[in-house]
Amino acid sequence: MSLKIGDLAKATGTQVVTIRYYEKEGLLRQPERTGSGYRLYSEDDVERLHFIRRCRQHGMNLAEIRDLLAFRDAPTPSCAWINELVEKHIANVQEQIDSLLVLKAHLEALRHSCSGDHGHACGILDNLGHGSSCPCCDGPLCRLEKKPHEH
Amino acid sequence: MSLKIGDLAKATGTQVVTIRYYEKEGLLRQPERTGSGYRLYSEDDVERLHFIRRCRQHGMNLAEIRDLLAFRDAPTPSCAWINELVEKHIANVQEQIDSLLVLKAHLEALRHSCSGDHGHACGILDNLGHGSSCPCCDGPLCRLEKKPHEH
DNA sequence: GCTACTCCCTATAGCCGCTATAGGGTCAAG
DNA sequence: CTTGACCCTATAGCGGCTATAGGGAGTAGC
Repeated sequence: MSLKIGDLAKATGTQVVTIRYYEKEGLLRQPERTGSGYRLYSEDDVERLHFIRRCRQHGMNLAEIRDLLAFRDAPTPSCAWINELVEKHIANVQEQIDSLLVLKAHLEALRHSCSGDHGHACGILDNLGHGSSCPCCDGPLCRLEKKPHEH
Repeated sequence: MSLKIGDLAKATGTQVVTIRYYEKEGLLRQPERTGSGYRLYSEDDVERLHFIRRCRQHGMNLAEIRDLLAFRDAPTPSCAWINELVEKHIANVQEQIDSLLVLKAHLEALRHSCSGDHGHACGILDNLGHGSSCPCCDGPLCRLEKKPHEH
């Protein structure tokens, strides 16, 4: 029972173009083809694509997923690095959460600083123009840097 | 007292290339030039760029910032839409936080499912391959969709 | 056989917000 | 007069898709 690309797409909640993109990027192997060039997939491919999508949900990038797939295809004795990968992602996610919480607090402070109808004296614009420049301190901007500066 | 692009960069914590990019995108106006073509900026430009960076910190995209700048340059009587913009961003940030919290819980569940040394039976890979496919329910994938599906 | 429709194919360009690279000009200090 | 830090333009690349153009394949109803 083989599936066409649209069937695979439906089975995994993935867009057809995305499947072709994964193939080009080497995450999905070159599938069989019908005489007229249509791609044909098996249940294995469904599983593989599910795996990929689940990894993407977990915030992994395609390179990391490629590594996981390679391991899945040819397991080596130790997989401690997989634990490390997961740890790294947890830390990463926590950082994003912290950063977003600070941001939210700042946006909420901003929210009520404009009454909606006094033109150029809009409090939001004023705050955006003259507020402290770093949302986590009084120092220069940091949120846009690769790593937040420490203070 | 006019500044060269590097001075403006330092004063605002922005990369030189990013400043030129903002100019190309119409966020910063075309600056004066020296005889030899160097860009020359004023204190107004420092403030304007600070404004832009602060908006970026708040997660606004360049189009939104362009709108805010246009309003700053030529205020109209009502600025209620600015409040709406901020509200929208708060909602957006909250959504991201919620989503990341779910993600983190899933990653933490994953973390201890591999002891690090049993090859192809690695629990993490197993979970990624056969776990429930949606981190917010037992349904099909949703985190990767534009809007989470409801169930 | 013809038409209409849905699906499939390839190739290429665009999205965002930068970042990097190539290849050169300017200017002040030693 | 060379060194080095700065400046200029133009173009391509990043990730992870998404969109568009221009066509072929397969099925159903007439």
